[in-house]
Amino acid sequence: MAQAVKRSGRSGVLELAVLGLLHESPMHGYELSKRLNTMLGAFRAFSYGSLYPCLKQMLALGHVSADGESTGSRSKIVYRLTADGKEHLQNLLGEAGPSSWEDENFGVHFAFFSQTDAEVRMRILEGRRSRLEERLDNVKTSVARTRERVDSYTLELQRHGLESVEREVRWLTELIETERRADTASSGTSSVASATNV
Amino acid sequence: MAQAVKRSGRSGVLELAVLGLLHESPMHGYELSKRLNTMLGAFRAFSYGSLYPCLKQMLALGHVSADGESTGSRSKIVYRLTADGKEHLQNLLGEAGPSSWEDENFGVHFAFFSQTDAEVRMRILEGRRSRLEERLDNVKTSVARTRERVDSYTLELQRHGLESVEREVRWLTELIETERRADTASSGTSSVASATNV
DNA sequence: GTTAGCATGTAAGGAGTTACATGATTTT
DNA sequence: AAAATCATGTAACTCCTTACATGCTAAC
Repeated sequence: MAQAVKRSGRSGVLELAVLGLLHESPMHGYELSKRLNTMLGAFRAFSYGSLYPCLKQMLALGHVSADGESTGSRSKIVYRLTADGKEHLQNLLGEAGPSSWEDENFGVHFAFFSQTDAEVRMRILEGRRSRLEERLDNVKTSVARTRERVDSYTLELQRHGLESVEREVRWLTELIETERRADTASSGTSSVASATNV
Repeated sequence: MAQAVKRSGRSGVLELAVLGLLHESPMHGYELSKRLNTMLGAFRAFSYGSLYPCLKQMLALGHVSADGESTGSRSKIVYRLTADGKEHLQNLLGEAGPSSWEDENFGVHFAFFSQTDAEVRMRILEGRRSRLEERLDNVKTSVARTRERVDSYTLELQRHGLESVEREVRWLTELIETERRADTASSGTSSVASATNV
């Protein structure tokens, strides 16, 4: 049935992350990997086993170009965004659907918010918040419905889990308010909301 | 080289989760799924597409037995832990290696702490804490090393990420202290350590 | 001169999801 | 009698990891 487009290689968040980083400046794989893990450190980590094949695929697709930078005889491959790559990045940055606010993807999308349109930012932040609130609701409902007494560890896990999610919701709410204020203050500012220093 | 045991089917945390829940009482798949997602709600969710194949495999391995409960003509399959399954569960609960404190697995191990030996509990809690502290260290180091100024969103993401991890570390530290107190107070008490309210 | 870090890659596989497929039973 | 939810399952696929394989270069 599914006549889905046969996507030949990798995709997912890594692609966005790589394009986003390369948009800031050209880099080679190893450096990309480190910047990535610094940026997302607390949330995710990518291994070379996924990064290099991803670069390879993006090269094949023409989204990046590779220049062999020979300082001495050291084989470094510097990747650079092509025009096609920039276009593709814009498309990815413009996506504000469910996948952009799922656990695995949200962090990466957020990391490139300064390159993202204000409207899209807002939709992603709100999408993520509803997603989390929905989750809170589900868990609370089913916990309430559970007649059987659970042991203290399970309880403690649930408590900590709920608190973590509630904390993220508060964080998102603050961000959303900040965004709204910035939007009303300078009506029409579609670019980065100033405040490079927080 | 690796003459590793060729594990024929699924494994991972789901197996432990299923065995742990079935140890409390026999259940059918659908119910198992709901209990699972109530228990872990905030952390993880498993879909039927992984639960049912897992049950199938466990049946094949003889870790569970299946009784068709026919209330009316409704085809429910009630799964029950076998002696082998109980033994296997004990083995899994006894594992206190790195995999038990990784993000994806820790929650499940913790959820069954009331069925886990006090020593193992302690090793898992401490293992998880070191893991997180190591991560904090890595990120902080590489953030400090980063000369280039990052934009405010990236900064905010890092800040929130670090804070979340630090929060979990504090939580773990409290749990560890509670465990220690319980251990010294009633030497030999392998059961739950009260303190549901933090 | 050896350890640690820089640098690039590949093959095999693990763990789970998505979408599909089906039907019974309860609630509204 | 329609909609929700209970209930079970499979095939194809995705995305990423692990372990392997290799060699250079800087620091101690």
